[in-house]
Amino acid sequence: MKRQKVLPRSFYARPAVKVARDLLGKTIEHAGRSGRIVEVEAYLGEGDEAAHSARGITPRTRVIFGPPGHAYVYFIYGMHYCLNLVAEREGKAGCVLIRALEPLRGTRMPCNGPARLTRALGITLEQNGADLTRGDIRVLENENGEALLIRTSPRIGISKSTDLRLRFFLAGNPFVSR
DNA sequence: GCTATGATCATA
DNA sequence: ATGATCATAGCA
Repeated sequence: MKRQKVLPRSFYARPAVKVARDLLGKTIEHAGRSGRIVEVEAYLGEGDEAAHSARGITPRTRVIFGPPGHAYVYFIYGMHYCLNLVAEREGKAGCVLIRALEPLRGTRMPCNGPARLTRALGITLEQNGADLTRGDIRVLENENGEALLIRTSPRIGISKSTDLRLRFFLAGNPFVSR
């Protein structure tokens, strides 16, 4: 089996929407567990009221404005962790929420939902700010160059900027959430 | 300091 | 439709 390459920082140093679409089909792994990305959402800087970064740099959003290729993990509803991958150049906000994985190795826990996949992969606030090119979370290139059929929709669970179609998922994939 | 809220999920 | 449960942010 051919060894998959870790995505370079240049992959992330692009507009969040492009990074989001291109992340579909990639493999993410942590703590010996891995899954294939089948559903993501892009969160932008300016003009995206639904994004945590909408009101500028705070202690929590600091990493979103930092260099690309790092993990932004946040804690929500008193019990859930969600994983984002930081995009855009340093100083500009933009990230991609990982919403669903197709489990590959190390877990049979459900990965269809942003909080479910962090639980399945063992990701917590401890991984916030982790470097995706060096640290214990790794994102790997596709093994083959298969064409992916990508579907688009509004994002889930937000109340602002609902007109933006920034959710991307693999058409017909059974591991997409909902 | 205090309070409101939430990029969710399980249960009913 | 509702409850769980607490970090974060905004305000006093």
